[in-house]
Amino acid sequence: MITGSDARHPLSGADECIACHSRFCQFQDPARRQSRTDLISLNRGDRLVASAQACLKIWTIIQGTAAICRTFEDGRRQIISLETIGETTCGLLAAPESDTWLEALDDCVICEQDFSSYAGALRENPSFILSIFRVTHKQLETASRHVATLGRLDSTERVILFLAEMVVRTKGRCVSDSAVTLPMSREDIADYLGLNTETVSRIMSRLKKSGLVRFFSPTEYAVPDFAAIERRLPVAVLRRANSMAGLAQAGCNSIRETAG
Amino acid sequence: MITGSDARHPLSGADECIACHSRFCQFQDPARRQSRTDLISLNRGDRLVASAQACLKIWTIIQGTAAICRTFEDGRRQIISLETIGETTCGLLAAPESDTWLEALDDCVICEQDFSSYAGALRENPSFILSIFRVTHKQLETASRHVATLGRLDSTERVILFLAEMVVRTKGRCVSDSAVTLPMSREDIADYLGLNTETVSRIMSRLKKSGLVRFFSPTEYAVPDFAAIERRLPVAVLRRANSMAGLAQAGCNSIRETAG
DNA sequence: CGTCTGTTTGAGCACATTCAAAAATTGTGG
DNA sequence: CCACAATTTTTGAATGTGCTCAAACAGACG
Repeated sequence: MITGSDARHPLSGADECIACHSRFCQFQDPARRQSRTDLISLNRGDRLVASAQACLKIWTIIQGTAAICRTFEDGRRQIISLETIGETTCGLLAAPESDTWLEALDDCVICEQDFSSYAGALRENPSFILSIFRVTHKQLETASRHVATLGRLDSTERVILFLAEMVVRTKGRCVSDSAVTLPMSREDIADYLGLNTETVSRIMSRLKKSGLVRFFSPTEYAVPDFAAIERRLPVAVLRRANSMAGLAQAGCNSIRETAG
Repeated sequence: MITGSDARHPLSGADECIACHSRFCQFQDPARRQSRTDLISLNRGDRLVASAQACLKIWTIIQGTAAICRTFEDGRRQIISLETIGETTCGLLAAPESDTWLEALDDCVICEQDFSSYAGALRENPSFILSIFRVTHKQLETASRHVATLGRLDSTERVILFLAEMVVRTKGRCVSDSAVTLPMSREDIADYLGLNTETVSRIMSRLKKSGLVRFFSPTEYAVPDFAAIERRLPVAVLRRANSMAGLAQAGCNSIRETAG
């Protein structure tokens, strides 16, 4: 059970969730009872399908790491975004027949809030709509960056960026010496970065030899010198993460701020 | 002047726009006067910066083709999405310091609706928020697909997909014999597809030789057999486009439908 | 201890890029 | 309307990156 009060979470500021007693997953819901709420346990590989019916289901990750996935008809898989503890998503990427789903990359606990029965009333509720707007908007910002990453960074830059972002994501900020645990396989990383498994592995071996990254096991690593990592990238990872957090917290302008 | 009444446009159903007399750019605005509206002419290469201040500016393309662009610090450029006549976007991709902007790929006319002065009131207006939600949601769906395209399709597939989508985009549906005009240079196409100029040109030459695509000039082409094109791709372009249109028109579920 | 799964490493190949130059197109001024 | 300049597109040759196929290695689990 998570009881923290992460003020940067876009949906924070409410009571405890009635299912998981977390403040992470209390979706903006003034009446506090306009949703059916459940806890869902997923094993690695399990999926939640983002169908038209799921559009009004809000999923918040309570434990573990999940991914929004997409496939082509021949089975090629691409991970669109990673969702970790405290992050919120929903069935929004949901053209009826699109091959999109939420997949657990390791064992997950997810809080599902189903607003379907209250759709009519919620359409008239500005703070509810503002909340799903903010979820969607953050996903758009993330997806937009990922487009640029896949379109314009080479394989080494993608892997370095990934490792750097996982440091920032787990620490909240850069702490150079303590270890980060990767919650996903090399294949998942490859599917996220638009590479293949062997390439990811090869690049990580090279980074290890170069000393830029220290690996304790295939899934545990540390970054001795974060600035050195950033010098290898054409983006300032840390600054960008802070601006995202600030954006979620204060709202970058008036429309994004949560009503009272 | 555009006077058509394209029911599939997400913001349709309103009066004529007071600036351009189009029904395309009438953003959901029940009071009808809560925005300052202007027509903006852009020459090829001109930019509208998507800053924090621009978040409440809604841009609808009246003429021409524009792109949402992003750059890295070393100048590498990636086009995130293309916006053509009737499509709506805004400064939403707008972390304060992010290098994101809207750029005219050819000469454009854009209708700008500035809601900044009415932000307070509009936050309480569910149908306004629902409208910006729908704009953002559609952009998310598009960006998500583009991630999969860049991550998992090879260069030939990307170019074929691009040409096929430009057919669908300009026709509304597939009409095999009449010509499509590309509104952008090879470099722009390359920046959109995460390739380089020469590669795009080479692939198009190969497609021309193979007979899959008929080029009348560098910017004019036709697709003699759309089904043959689709057989080269792991996605059904036409079906997907129809589902997008349906999604925008009817709403894929209750929350997406526009309030009366 | 053996099996299964996931990771690493190697060799060879294909694809996309880089650098360079030619060809085609567009725009301008006479 | 033509000639010339500037830009864009196309083509070529060589290089390098990332992929495929294959095998070895490591760790988890029965």
